[in-house]
Amino acid sequence: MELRADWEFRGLVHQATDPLVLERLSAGGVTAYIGFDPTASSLHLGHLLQICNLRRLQLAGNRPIALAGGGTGLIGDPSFKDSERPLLTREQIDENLEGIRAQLARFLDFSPAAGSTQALLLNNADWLTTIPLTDFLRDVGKHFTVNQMIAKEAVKSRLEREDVGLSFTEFSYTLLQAYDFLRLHLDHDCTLQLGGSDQWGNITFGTELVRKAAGRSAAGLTSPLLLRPDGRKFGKSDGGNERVWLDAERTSPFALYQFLVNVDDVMVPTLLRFYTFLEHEEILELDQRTLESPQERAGQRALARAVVELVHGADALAGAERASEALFAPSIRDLDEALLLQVTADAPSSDISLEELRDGLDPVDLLVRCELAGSRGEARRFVEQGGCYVNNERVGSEDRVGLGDVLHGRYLLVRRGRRDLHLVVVR
RNA sequence: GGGUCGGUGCCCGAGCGGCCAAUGGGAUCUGGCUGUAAACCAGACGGCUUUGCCUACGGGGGUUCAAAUCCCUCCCGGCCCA
Repeated sequence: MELRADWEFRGLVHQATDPLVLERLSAGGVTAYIGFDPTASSLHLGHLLQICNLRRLQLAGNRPIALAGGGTGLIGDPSFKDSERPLLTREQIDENLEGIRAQLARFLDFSPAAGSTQALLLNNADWLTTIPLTDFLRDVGKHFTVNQMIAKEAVKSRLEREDVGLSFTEFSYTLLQAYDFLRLHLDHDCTLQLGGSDQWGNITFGTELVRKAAGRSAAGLTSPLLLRPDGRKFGKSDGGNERVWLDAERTSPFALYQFLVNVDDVMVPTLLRFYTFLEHEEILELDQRTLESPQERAGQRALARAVVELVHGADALAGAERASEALFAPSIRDLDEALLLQVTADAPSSDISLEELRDGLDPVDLLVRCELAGSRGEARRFVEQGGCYVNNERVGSEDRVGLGDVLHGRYLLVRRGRRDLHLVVVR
């Protein structure tokens, strides 16, 4: 399948600086880059689209460059942000870069065997922290007017707001990113920058700088922003504010699987196109099944399978699937020990002594000790509201959890609410 | 530097000496319904040894029997002027 047709089918293109960009990518041999800001030590689901795009273009015979923003991260991108960002320290950024570097390696082929399509991972700190200020202002700043910079949609709200401002530091961010493009163009013959649609302004500044400073033409391509039906950004955990991370330590494979299985029906077609490498035919079939019998959630399951396997591998996927099946089974008491451990492999766990359990444990204490409740008051609330379960059976405030509840001689499966699990091991 | 307005719980935002752990909205959480959903309904939403106590309304100090509310000072932000 040719890249252009594939990307058009998947709806991956939001805006392009010129209509021939996709043609060139289809033909192969293009060097393209995407920047990743090191604001955390892990990438999250929102980044995955861009990562997949890099992967797609590499598979089509192009060279992807993942640019870690070690330098731009020192400044902070104000695009469509409604408040000034706190500055990160160099130490934080270096730490974050380490995490991101490791993750990217799973999606792109960095081996020399890839030849002309071998992926590169670069850090813009290498040039942004060493260029003299006066050189930068003369060579980069001179090509842009403040007039066009303040006209950018990405900073508009910040300029109009009365309660927050826009520091000069963040205001100048776009020039740094433009300079990145110029450097990559000069050093690596990079002619294309990709990004989310919120990056359009930054990208066009880059293509303009390449044109003005190098006299060469460069292109930009953005992908649509993923929005939930209610208009909010996609990628925060079940309506919560917690991001869904690609790091198994932060978001377990099971949690990622669950997040995707629970995705809204109307988002399924889009997500299948953005986040999977499934055949078009299969995607169309899943669209149909989601529409006709949504209760099966065939689309969500296929999506969850594809993404968890892509991000964490086949073994992690098997564990997540098994855990999901078992967790929603009516009784967990029949589960054999091996499967029980599979189910809880991703859940946090703690120990308890036989003595403590002998006299029976107050469910409120149990929740607190499992860290399923932040305070006793909160724990009491959960129990009173019927949100505390032991071995999938609801426990009330009058109940005591004791030796009779122990599974296989040593386990207690504690659950708070719909899906927060904790395994207690008796010793 | 001057003037002026503002800084309240996760967010927005009321309150402007006691009745304030603080109206309201949003978010979140729990339960019901359901498709492990959406919508909807109900409840919760600082902490604790819970008829009470402690900690909180940018920081510090003060006035008062009593302050988020008044005064002083410092810090931070917006706008206008220089």
